[in-house]
Amino acid sequence: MGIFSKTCEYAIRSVFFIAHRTAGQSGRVGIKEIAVGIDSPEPFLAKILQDLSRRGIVQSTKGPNGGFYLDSASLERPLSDIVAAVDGNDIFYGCGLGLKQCSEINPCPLHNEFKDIRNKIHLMLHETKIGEFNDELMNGMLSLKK
Amino acid sequence: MGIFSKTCEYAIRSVFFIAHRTAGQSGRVGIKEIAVGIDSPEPFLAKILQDLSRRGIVQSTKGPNGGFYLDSASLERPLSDIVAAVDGNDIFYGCGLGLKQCSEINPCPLHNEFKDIRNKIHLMLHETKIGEFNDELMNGMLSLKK
DNA sequence: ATAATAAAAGACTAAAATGTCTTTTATTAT
DNA sequence: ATAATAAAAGACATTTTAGTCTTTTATTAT
Repeated sequence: MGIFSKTCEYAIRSVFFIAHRTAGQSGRVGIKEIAVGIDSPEPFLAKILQDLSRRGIVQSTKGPNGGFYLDSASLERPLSDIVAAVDGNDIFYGCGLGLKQCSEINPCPLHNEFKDIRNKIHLMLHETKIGEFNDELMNGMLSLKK
Repeated sequence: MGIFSKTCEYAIRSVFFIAHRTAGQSGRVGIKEIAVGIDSPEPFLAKILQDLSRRGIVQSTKGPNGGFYLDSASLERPLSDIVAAVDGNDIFYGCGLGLKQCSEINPCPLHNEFKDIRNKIHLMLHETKIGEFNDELMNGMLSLKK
């Protein structure tokens, strides 16, 4: 188990893929090409992208020349929007030891330590924009494949 | 899903509990009392503690007056030993996007960002010792309950 | 209008994580 | 030695996550 669920890992990788494949050109990219591009099971990814599409994180159109794309607003969104949509906010606000009542006035032993780490994760995901890696992905300096 | 698995959350909380309940007094504490003390399902916790016992992270004896305890060496061990035993090393070394081949020479888009976060988690868990919170747990300043 | 295309939707299966129950084994006090 | 105690072991059950398959709906080109 990593920091994110498998679903969330696929979600982030696919959104990065769609971003760099469609940025500027106002084109679309199909589920098959995305699945190959990020080494993911196609039907599972389809479900994930349907969900992201419903939530407005990615855009899509059906039919010939259809596929997934990102409008300019979506390219500016922070990664934390994807994580929150897929895995929820626990990673940003939840107690590291799973205690519902953990808080400043009723802290678990690792409360402050985890607060620090969660804040760093939140900050990082909030500062990173979906479209930020397009250039490096386009020229092959970054990888989205297993 | 938090940073750790449920199993790992219970493991850490139970070890903290055993630590502060048995430190010094050379006593033992039974599974029932531990389960109540950390709000966990008793049979599930039993399995977890059997595993930690096999691995030498906690000590135990059977029979009357038996139970779980920690020797002085165990009290000095870092929390990272528990996490590594239960959840493995992925949280310390794995790629945030789930890519097996992700590395310095073949990085994912978030490689450096995650390296930073993983290092902080590792450092925190390595610097924190199992027996470190005994006093505060004993006088009720810290909580292990939901 | 029609046929082809591609995502949407939803039912289904598989695997892993979480949780429960029963039996066995080791220890201790009598 | 025996009975009582408490963890160890292992078989089960449930829930959640991950993954698959089939049918429907929307779009486009002809």
